[in-house]
Amino acid sequence: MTDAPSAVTELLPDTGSKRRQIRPKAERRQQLIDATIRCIAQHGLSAVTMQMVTREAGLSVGIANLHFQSKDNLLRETLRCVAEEYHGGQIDIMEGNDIADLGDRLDALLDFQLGRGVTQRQKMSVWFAYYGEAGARPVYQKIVSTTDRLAAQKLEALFAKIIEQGGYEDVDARELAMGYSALIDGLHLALLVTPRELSKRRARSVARDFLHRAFPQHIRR
Amino acid sequence: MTDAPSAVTELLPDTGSKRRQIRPKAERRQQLIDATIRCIAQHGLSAVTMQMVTREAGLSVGIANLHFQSKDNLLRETLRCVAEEYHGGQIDIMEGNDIADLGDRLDALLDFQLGRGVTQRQKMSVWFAYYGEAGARPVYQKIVSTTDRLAAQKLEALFAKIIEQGGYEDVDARELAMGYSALIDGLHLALLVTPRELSKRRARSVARDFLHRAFPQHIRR
DNA sequence: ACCCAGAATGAATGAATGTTCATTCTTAAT
DNA sequence: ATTAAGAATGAACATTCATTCATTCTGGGT
Repeated sequence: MTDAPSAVTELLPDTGSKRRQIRPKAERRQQLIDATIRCIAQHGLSAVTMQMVTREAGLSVGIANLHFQSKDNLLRETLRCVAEEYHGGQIDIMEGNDIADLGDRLDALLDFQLGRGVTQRQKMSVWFAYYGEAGARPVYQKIVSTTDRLAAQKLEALFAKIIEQGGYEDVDARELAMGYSALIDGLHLALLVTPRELSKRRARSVARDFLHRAFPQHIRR
Repeated sequence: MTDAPSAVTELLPDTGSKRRQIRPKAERRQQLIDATIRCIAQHGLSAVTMQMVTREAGLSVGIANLHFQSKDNLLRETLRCVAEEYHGGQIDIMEGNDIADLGDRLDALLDFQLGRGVTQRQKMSVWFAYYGEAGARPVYQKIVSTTDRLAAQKLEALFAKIIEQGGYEDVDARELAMGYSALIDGLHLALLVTPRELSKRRARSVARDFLHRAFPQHIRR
C-alpha cells in the first residue's frame, strides 16, 4: 500500500498496515496501557485477555509480555496510570497557587472531578473495576490508597484554610473532607451505573450543594 | 423433616463427611449463592471458578450447573440476592410505620446502611465487584438499577416529608436524596478500600453530619 | 552499502476452566 | 422390601488463555 517507509502508518489501529514498526519502550508501554483501559471499559476487567489488549493496540501478542512481563503486571501498571492521572490532577489544582481565591479553587476542583476528563465512561469503568477487586487484592489497595492519602491531606488542608478564612463554626476539616471525597466517589458510581437517573449537570449541582452548606460564603448556590 | 438417623453432618463444610445428602432445590441454591459470595469476597470476582464455589459449598462440581445452568447465571443470581437484601432492608425501614418519628426513622436507616450487616467486607466486596463490571454488562446494570430506583423513590418521599414537617427552606428532596445515597455508597467504598483511614464509627459520624446540616431539627449532632 | 542489537512477531505449549453426562446414591411412595 | 424419580457426583472433554521462544525484521551506526 504505502510505498515509502514514511511516518504515517498508524493513524488507524488495524487498517491492514503490515509494516512492522520499532518504537521506544515508553511509547509502547503507554500504547498498551491505553488499549487496556479501552478493553476494561468495553468488556469488563474479568473478561480482558492479552490477545484482546494487543489486538486493540494493533500489536502482536508477544509484545505485552516483552514490555510488562505478565498480565498481572500490565493490569497493575494500568491501575497506577489511571490513579496517578486522577489524583495528580486534583493535587495540581489544590496546591497550585495560580488560583488565589479559595472558593474559586474549590470550584475548579469540583469541575475537574465531575468534568469531561474524569467522568468519561472509560475512566470510571476502570476505576471501579479495580475497586471491585481491591477487597481481594492488597496490591490494588496499596496503589490506590497511597495516592489517595496524599490527595486527602491536600483536601483537608484546603478545607482547613477555608474554614479559618470564613470563620465557620462547628466544622471539622478532616471529617468534611472525608465526606466530600465519599460524595464524589458515590456520584461517579451513580454516573456509571445509573446514568439515566443522574446527569452530569445534576451531579455537579449535588456536589455544589454539599459545599454550599458547609461553606456558604465561599460557594454560592 | 429432621427425624433422620444421621442428623448432624454439615455443621462444618468438609470434615470428611462423605455421605451424600439430598436437599430441596431452594436450599441448595442458597447454599451455592452463599458460597459464591464468600469466594468473591476472598478471591475477587474475576478469580472465581465453579470448582472454587462448589468446593466452598462442600458439593461437587456438577451441582452448580444442575441448579443454575451456567456460571453466568449463578453470578447473576448472586448479585440479585445481595441487591435485594440491601435494598429490601432499606425499604422495610423507610416504609415500615413501626417508627413514628421521622428523625428516628432516618436514624434507623443510617444504622442499617452503615451497620454490622451491610458493612461486612464480604457484602461490600460483592457489591463493588459487580459495580466494577456493570459498565460492561447491561444485565448487572439492570438488576441493580431496578431495585435501586425503588429505594431512591422511598428515600425521596421520606426526605420530602421531613422537609415539610421541619419547614426547611431551599432544600430539594430529590437532589438531597441523591446526594445522601451517593455519600453512603462512597463511604462503603472507603470502608472497603481504605479501612485504615476510615473507621465505621467515623463513617457514621460523617453521614450524620450530612443529615444534620440538611435537617438540624430532626438529626442532632 | 553493510551490519547487527534488539524490537516485534505469532505459532506452539501447557495449564486452567466451564460444561456435560453416564453412573451412583437417596428417599418417599408403594 | 421394592421401586422409581430424580438429586448428586466427578471423570472426561473441548475450549480458552497466558506465556514462551525460535524466527523475522528494522533502523541507527559504521
